[in-house]
Amino acid sequence: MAQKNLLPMILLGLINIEKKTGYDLKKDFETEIGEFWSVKHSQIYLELKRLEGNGEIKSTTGFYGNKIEKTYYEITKKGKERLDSWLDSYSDILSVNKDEFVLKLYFIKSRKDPRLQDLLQEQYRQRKQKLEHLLDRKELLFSTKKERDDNYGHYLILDHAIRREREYVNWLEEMMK
Amino acid sequence: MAQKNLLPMILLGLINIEKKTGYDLKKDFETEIGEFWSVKHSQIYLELKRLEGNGEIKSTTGFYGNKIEKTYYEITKKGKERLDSWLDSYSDILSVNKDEFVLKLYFIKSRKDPRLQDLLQEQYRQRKQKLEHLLDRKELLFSTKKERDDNYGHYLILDHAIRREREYVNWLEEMMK
DNA sequence: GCACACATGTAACAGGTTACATGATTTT
DNA sequence: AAAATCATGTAACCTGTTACATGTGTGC
Repeated sequence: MAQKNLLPMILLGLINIEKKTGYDLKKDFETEIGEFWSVKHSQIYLELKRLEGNGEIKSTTGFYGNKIEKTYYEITKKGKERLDSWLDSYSDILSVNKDEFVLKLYFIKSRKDPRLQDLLQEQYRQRKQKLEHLLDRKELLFSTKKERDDNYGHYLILDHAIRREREYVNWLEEMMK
Repeated sequence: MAQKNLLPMILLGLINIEKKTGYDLKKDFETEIGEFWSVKHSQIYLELKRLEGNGEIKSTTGFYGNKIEKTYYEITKKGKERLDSWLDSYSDILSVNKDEFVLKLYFIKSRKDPRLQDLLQEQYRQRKQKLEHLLDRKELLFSTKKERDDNYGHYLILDHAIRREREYVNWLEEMMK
């Protein structure tokens, strides 16, 4: 699905912050980055093997603090170059936003269709809930100025997501009137 | 990639409006529906074969007006049932919005990073252009009340896209200040 | 003792993109 | 005559999802 393969960049970007295991990366996708990107653990492990094969990351396996055996990955010079060259590039191409509700709306031609109100109610519930969740996250992560400054990019993204979701909710509210 | 297979629904929905050829459907994706969904012609033809195999559409091949041989598809009772049952369902699950610019922002921790301004400028240019395009479409397709009422769903979608894009542009503008 | 989180993988399959292929008709 | 558009398909490949698979550590 995504036409552009960005997973390698995400993994390099995350590993660049500090060395990580596949499981650490999986966790990142469940919390932080999960707000705007998703991937399954199976795909992470596959991609890590590929990146290591390319020499863009290197691994060290061992028992750290005599617990379970883990494999830590750290970024190499080559990997850092690839990451930087991506961050420097302007090649972004706008992709379409695939939204199932919007799709249904398209096929409901009439504003009197009885299905419209039900769909709207449900979508409103879901979107409102999502907005609440995002606001909670913002409160949790960025309640102080220091927190915002320390992770400016992440703050901006969360702010963006909140604005987008709020606009979505407004749009739905107008439709429901 | 979409985790949910919605292409069959789109094709059924489009064919339900009127009988169409694969090429007609391809054209739909380039104009109307292309604003919020994309697919390649190879995929369309494959999916049409599958839908016909399922008995959800049926085809008639022939020379219409002694030109090129075309294959027209029309929806069957079974296909219409599947379409309706999808339109009636509330199973929408919110998927994450994968946006490359947002991803880069995440990895640029500092607001002083020199790459930030360049990326911003470029993204602003692209988004502004997209917004202009959407406004043109609205003007072209829905300048009269009748046009809006005749295709209410489509109008709502375009309105939504414009709001979303406007919010994106506002967000970028605030960042650039 | 049991459930849950930690930790890492493989295999089968489905969906989507890119490239390959071909040929007719219409427009410049 | 050449180029663009109409019209339909196949094949190779890649990404991502789902399911299968296994084993350890920790908290109740």
